[in-house]
Amino acid sequence: MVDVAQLAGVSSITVSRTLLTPELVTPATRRMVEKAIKQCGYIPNRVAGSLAANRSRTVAVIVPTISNSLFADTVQGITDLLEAHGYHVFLGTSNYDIKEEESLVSAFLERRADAMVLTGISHSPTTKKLLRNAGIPVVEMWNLTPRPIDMAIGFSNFEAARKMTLFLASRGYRKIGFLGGVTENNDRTRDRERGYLAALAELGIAAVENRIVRTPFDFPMGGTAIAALLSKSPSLDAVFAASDVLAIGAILECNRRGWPVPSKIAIAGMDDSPLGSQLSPKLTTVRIPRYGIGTVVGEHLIERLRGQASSKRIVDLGFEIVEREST
Amino acid sequence: MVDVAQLAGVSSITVSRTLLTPELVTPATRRMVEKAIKQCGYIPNRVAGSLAANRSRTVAVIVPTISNSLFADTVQGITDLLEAHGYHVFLGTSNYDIKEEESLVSAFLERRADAMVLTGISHSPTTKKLLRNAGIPVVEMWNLTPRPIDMAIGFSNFEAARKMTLFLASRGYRKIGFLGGVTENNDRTRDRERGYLAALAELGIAAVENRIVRTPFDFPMGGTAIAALLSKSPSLDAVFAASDVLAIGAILECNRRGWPVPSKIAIAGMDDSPLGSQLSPKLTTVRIPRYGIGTVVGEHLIERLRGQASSKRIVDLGFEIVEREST
DNA sequence: CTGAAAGCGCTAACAA
DNA sequence: TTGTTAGCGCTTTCAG
Repeated sequence: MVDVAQLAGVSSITVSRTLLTPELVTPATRRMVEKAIKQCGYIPNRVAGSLAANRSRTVAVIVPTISNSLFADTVQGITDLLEAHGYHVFLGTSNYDIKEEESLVSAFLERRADAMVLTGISHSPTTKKLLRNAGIPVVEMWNLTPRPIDMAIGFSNFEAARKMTLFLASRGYRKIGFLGGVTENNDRTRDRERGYLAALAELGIAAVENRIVRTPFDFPMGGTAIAALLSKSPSLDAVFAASDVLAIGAILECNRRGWPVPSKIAIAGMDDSPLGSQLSPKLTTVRIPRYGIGTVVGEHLIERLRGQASSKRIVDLGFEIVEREST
Repeated sequence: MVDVAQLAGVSSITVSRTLLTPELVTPATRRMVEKAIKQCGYIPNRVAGSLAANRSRTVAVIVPTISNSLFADTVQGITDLLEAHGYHVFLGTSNYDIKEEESLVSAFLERRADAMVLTGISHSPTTKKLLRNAGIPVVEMWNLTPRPIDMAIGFSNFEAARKMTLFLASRGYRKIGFLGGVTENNDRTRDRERGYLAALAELGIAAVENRIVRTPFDFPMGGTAIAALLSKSPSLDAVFAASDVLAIGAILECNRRGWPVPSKIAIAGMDDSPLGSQLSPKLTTVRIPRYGIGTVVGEHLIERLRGQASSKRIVDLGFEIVEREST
């Protein structure tokens, strides 16, 4: 920067200003500086800048995994928005492990991320403490809670599952099975199961443990699980899968076995995977703003990082039941 | 750090050493320092460390998009490997635009990433120049080239497409259509199309323009495209799709229309999407080490960042034809 | 094995 | 509008 300044015949702070706040520099000087920058092939050192300004223009995003189009879409939304504002994203994957999440949080705090985005609302006590003390904006996304660390942006997984179960009942289904996920340390999956159970209770239908199967989210498991469910409970008339991955795997398995969907068994999913509308039969599901969660998270973060008090601590982006052919 | 040092009764450099090179500190002093760190709730400032050491322990990864399980799996592989070695990942998405890629490269160079990972081998001249001058390890992944900027790690998209086309011919198909992607600034897609054409030439089959359709990669486009292809060229006996997304969309469309696959039309894909093995009929495809590309990229980077001269500049991870039911 | 001194390359705060 | 001064919080280098 000193070299550039000398070449342009100004002081180094003027170089700094033409880079950060060009509107504070006379157009003429600005042009000289810009010319000098090009001539030197000068690449500013933002780590020095971050140290001096105590601001890294960096946001850390921690998701359980990126090999899952749900979170991938959201991460895309966050990066699209933040990059447009000069921020860059540190990506970390916790592998659904709150201890891994905790060590990522530490690492990103050490790197002085200006803000942090976590997935879900269950975190280790240390994670919460670190984040509350950090004094930076924190977003918990993909679920809601009345007491976020700082902000919560997403939708109610509980309500979404509850509404879908009620929707199935409204279509006449009574023996409704549940294809759930692994609930340990996964509040989204846990709340979806709770929503299903709450709906059954409202409907006066007794919950039956052998109408429930829990399994990791992947296509083959959807197939295995529906076969298991129907062999345990042959009289089931519908199955609500807590994720489209499972629902699609289940439909494909039914197709292979020649079980007609929905006449033998109705199947509904959740997340609105792009594939669901292409299948035969087309999948009934819950639409969720996967990409939109990312952009809204980004917007709120930018607002907060600009020093504006955020309008809301809890942002409910909602969901929508999409009825198609599989129910 | 000074506070921690005072509390432990040592100088601050000793605190630094117990953090970075604990083996150079007597166990007794080390324990005192560690106790003091806990007591203070001290969070080291790695941006100061990066500035002083001229090393950020940060790697930038630029992919066209993360909303695509191919690159998402690779990014997962890279982060898994790098996080295990104390490195963290800056993620950028270029949206298949070499100008966006260029500005991300600049930005990450300003942030002093210790290494850079790009997708593919076509980049702007400025991108190449910046990277060559940067003096950091650079990986171009997902394709091969005899003249990488620094390292190329992936497989030959050309050979993969060529071999699949030859494979289809070996199964007796002669009128082979091609469902390709958008080739502009996308060397992977372009090389897949070149591989298809090269195979036809070897087979002595004339390439026919109306046996080719190019379209963005998504499920619905696969369906649209196969319908278009078969209406333009009703006598086609096979279609090679340059990506499983397209192939799956095509199979689902055939299923909807009641066109039997492969007896009316054979369909082969590429990338080995997890869904391909669940469909009816199961998809013939080219298996590619999506996650493995990421871990190998990570391994080579770590090696280089440790100062070892990397064993190889070009790493061919290969591919494998997987014959299933759709051909 | 531990410490003192110097400085990494910027920007904040204040002054002109 | 531009410049001066003083650090930001570490690690390097060299010394003991």
